[in-house]
Amino acid sequence: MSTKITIYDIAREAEVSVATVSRILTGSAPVSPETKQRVEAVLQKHKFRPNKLARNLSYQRSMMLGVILPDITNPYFSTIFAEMQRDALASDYSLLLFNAMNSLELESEGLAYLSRHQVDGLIFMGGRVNEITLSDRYRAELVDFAAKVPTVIVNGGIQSDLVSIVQTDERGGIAQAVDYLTGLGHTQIGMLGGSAHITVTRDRQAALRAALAEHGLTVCDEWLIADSFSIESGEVCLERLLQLPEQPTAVICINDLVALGVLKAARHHQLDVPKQLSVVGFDDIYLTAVSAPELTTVSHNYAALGSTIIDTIVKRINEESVPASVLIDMELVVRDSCRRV
Amino acid sequence: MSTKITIYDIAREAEVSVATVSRILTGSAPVSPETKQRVEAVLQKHKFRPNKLARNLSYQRSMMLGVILPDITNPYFSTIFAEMQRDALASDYSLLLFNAMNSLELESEGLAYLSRHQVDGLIFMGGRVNEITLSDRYRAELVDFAAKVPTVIVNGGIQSDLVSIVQTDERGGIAQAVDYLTGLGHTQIGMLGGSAHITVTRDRQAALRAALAEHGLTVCDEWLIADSFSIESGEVCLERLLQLPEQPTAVICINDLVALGVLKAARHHQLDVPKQLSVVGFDDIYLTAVSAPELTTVSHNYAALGSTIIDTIVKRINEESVPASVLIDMELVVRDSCRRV
DNA sequence: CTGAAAGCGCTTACAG
DNA sequence: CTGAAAGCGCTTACAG
Repeated sequence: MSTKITIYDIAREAEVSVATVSRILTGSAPVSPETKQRVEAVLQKHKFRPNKLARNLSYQRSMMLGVILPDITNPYFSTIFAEMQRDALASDYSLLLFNAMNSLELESEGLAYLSRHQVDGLIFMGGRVNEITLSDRYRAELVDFAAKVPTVIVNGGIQSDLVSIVQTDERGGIAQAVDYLTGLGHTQIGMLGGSAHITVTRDRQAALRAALAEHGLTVCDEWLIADSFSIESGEVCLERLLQLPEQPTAVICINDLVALGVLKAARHHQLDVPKQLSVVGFDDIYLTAVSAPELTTVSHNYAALGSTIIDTIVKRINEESVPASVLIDMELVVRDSCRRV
Repeated sequence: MSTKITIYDIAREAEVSVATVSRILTGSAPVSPETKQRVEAVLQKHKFRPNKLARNLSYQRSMMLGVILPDITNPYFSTIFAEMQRDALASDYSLLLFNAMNSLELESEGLAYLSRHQVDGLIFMGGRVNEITLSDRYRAELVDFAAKVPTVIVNGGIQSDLVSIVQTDERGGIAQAVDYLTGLGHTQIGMLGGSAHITVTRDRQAALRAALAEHGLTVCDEWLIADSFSIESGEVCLERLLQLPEQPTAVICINDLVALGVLKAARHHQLDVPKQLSVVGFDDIYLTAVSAPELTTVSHNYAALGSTIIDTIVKRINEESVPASVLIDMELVVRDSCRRV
């Protein structure tokens, strides 16, 4: 390979010390205009880029933020990742992604991996931080990590003064969906999807109850059908709903994938959405526009979410004070999957 | 923060030299069982993980592979990424992802970014490597990079003996689709989607011609409708197709997103798929099972693709010889979007 | 404003 | 088998 050129080569050629070259590279101290110009010419000539490994070793900072998430093929996570990367780069940080493939065990490997890489901060989404009954080992592992490295949890349920939490205002999002549905005359509203051991399920179901209560309504427990978070799961949930003697006129789904599954199963059963059933999704992944009918859903503000996460972690790294938790507003996006009753 | 513990602390506590600790960590040289045991106890006690920054600086290798791709929210790319990460980790490499947000200009920033990070290899997908008329600057930039760092291009059209190419056998995939459709009695087959300046469009259209020729058929040029690669684009293409005086009985789409858009527009026009039009997708992203009807599509072998990419780049880094290009078979997945005529 | 020197945390010839 | 020392490519007090 081409012989690597270092700051020493630059210094020799520009007839200065490496210290001077370094000062120009970092801008950390004044250098006379003449020598600066001379050195910069050499820098240009060789298209010199300082070795980040060496620089960061010296800084004792890696300038990397670790990201652990359960599934990068899930649009919800990949969209957040893309937003975060944009903002991280703007702050001179790199993102090191570890895709845990929906395995809590692999998350542990991810923590070790990021630890070896000396990440300056950790962003943790999904997986263990959403388990209602989390084993002590898994919990301790994360908290121990957070004791050493500034950590931000996204939409997670782990409480600890060692971590900051950035979350979307799901309660507010559900309330918007309920307001909209009741405005259309619905009084019988269920919630499909999710999993009994995942916090978001519990939280969103509670949010539904609360929102309905605001309208003097109650929810029928049978209409809260949990299973999982996938498209297939949406199909399963609708099947189960259709077994019941009485059915709601509208359902809010735990996420858009489930909603897509519900739409699919509805077609299968010749059940017309929205004529016979109104459906609301959650997340607003970019697929919602494909479905038939197009899905009305509650949208995260992905851009705000991403920038808040990066902002929070960077501040924590710089030991600036940050709130223990930040809430990002959601917004209802009305498309074609609901109608007036 | 907790004071960082280093190899020196371990050495002091175990009463050996840092060299010995290092030898145990790396297994690079024999150490007597007794001292080994003693040191390992200290290592365990502190859960010591060697600082990768320092280690790699010493190795003069970063053990990182850079990945540049146009859009991580696209399931095609995120699925490949996930597969690659699994194999990379197994080979002790880390993946550093740069999401170029569909911008050739940002790809340039990505190259600089990965260069600063001293990646040992580069995996480049989409974007400039698929531009039919690529500006000299963009091309040169990539080739210059490849001259310094082992580079693998995935499904790309750039020719250079400096890079290896790993690609799926798209020609074979299209041929399978055509065989299937002709087997169902179709003789009038079009291709929707893609963009005139992107190589895959040209290549897949050519593959369609060749496959049809095998069956003594020709393609009607009007039925090759390019626009772009998105869901919306699929809608546009079908609209355009429906304007024509004569229409094919089957279409192969440039990718699944386009196919999903075609299905959507077809519903809009009360055009029954597959009764009135058979539709085949390409890529087999995980969404194909959601659509109505479920999409028959040509599938990449993502696992094989991912492992071949990593295998190829690692071999190039180790200066083992690798073929200039490798072809991965595709496979037709039959679902419900086609029917006999 | 500038340079010589030490340090970041590891690894690996070189001796013994 | 083991240790002292140099080196990986930077940055930054410390002097001047």
